[in-house]
Amino acid sequence: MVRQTDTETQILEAAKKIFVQKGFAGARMQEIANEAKINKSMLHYYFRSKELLFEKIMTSYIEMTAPNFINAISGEGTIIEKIERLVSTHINTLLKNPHIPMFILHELSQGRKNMIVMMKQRLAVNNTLPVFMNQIIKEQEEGVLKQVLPHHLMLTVMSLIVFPFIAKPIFQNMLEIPDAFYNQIMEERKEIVMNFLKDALLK
Amino acid sequence: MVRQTDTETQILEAAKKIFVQKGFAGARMQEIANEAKINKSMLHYYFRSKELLFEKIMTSYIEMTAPNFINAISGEGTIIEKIERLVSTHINTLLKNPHIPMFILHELSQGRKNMIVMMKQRLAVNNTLPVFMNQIIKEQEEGVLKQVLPHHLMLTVMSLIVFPFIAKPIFQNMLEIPDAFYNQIMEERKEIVMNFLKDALLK
DNA sequence: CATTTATTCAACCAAATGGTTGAACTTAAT
DNA sequence: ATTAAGTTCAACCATTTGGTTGAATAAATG
Repeated sequence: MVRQTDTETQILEAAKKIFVQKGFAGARMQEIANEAKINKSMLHYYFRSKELLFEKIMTSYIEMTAPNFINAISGEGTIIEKIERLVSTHINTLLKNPHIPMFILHELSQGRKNMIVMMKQRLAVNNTLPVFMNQIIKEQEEGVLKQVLPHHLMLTVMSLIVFPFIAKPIFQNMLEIPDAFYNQIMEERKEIVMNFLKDALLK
Repeated sequence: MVRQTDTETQILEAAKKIFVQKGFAGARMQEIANEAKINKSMLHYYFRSKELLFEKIMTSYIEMTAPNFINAISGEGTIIEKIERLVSTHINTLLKNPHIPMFILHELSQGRKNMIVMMKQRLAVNNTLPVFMNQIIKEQEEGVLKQVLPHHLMLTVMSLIVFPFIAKPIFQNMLEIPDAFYNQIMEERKEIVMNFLKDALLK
């Protein structure tokens, strides 16, 4: 009984797809079962309930994303170098999983407190965030960076990285951009965002 | 027979609240009825179906937001002045209706094509968007603005305005910001975003 | 006043949905 | 081979959900 069944991973893959596509409320257990090509009762056999299956998925996404942050903004380097890492690795991750931000943010805005708590814990490793914030303040005092409240800086950086993926359906239609081209724009964006940030942050 | 019933507006208010809070899939007709303090069959009497009621709400939000754009980016003024109007009026609107962006973007990412089409139509008045894009190019050629593809510029501006409202649940928890203070940050943001944008866009 | 029209509701209904059960079948260990 | 544990499924079940009906009441109109 070692093989950690194929079925289990099939279910998880199917559940990811459906949950991410439709959200918790919109997802149907039957649809997940169909997608996984198994019987509906299998879902309950492996994961007891919709809620628990959902949490497994959500958790796996949080655990997939959190290291990106931590690795990017902790360790060696100036703030700008760290932001550079963050922009580049995060956009890369999102290019592979463009629907995750909407999924996570939508569910969090439904008030899933336990998920928010989990995210906080994952990012709390090594005091990563406060250390980063302090480095911002230090570099501002040294005159490297312009004086902006650190949380505004964080908001700005994350906005530029994440929002284009969330707003893809509108932008793509408004600006009449073909599907393939949108990915290319996101690719370009790594550099554009960095140029923008350097102009706006560096003194 | 004139008074365009009180009940009707009560229902619409309730529906707004519940749909915005839970999304289409998560909203329950019974809950809307409770919120409106009327019987469930009233909902169907006035709006036939969940789908139609939902579309009414969605439409009203689109019609509430679109003029913001059009007024801001059309008419007199340089690109920077227009962006200034856009940032200021849009953040003001969102301060009053912080949940609308998540609502609209989530539903659009569920593939509600008719809604996307409607948005496009609303913004198509007077060729607003193409005219604005051309003005960007013109000012770039004149050497006022830095050379960035117009759609990147648009993406950037909208990201900075909208994302902080969408990501509020995470940020507020991550950065441990009390509720009242978050609104203040959004208020500050009008100026901060403009400073960012001027630094990054102007030559 | 009488008749039409609009408004409100309790009681229903059919379909969908999350979840359960129990039997059958595989696989692995004793 | 026998037992135990893991895996699969068809058939069910209770509840929820969007939606309907028909009767009762209120309002307006001729």
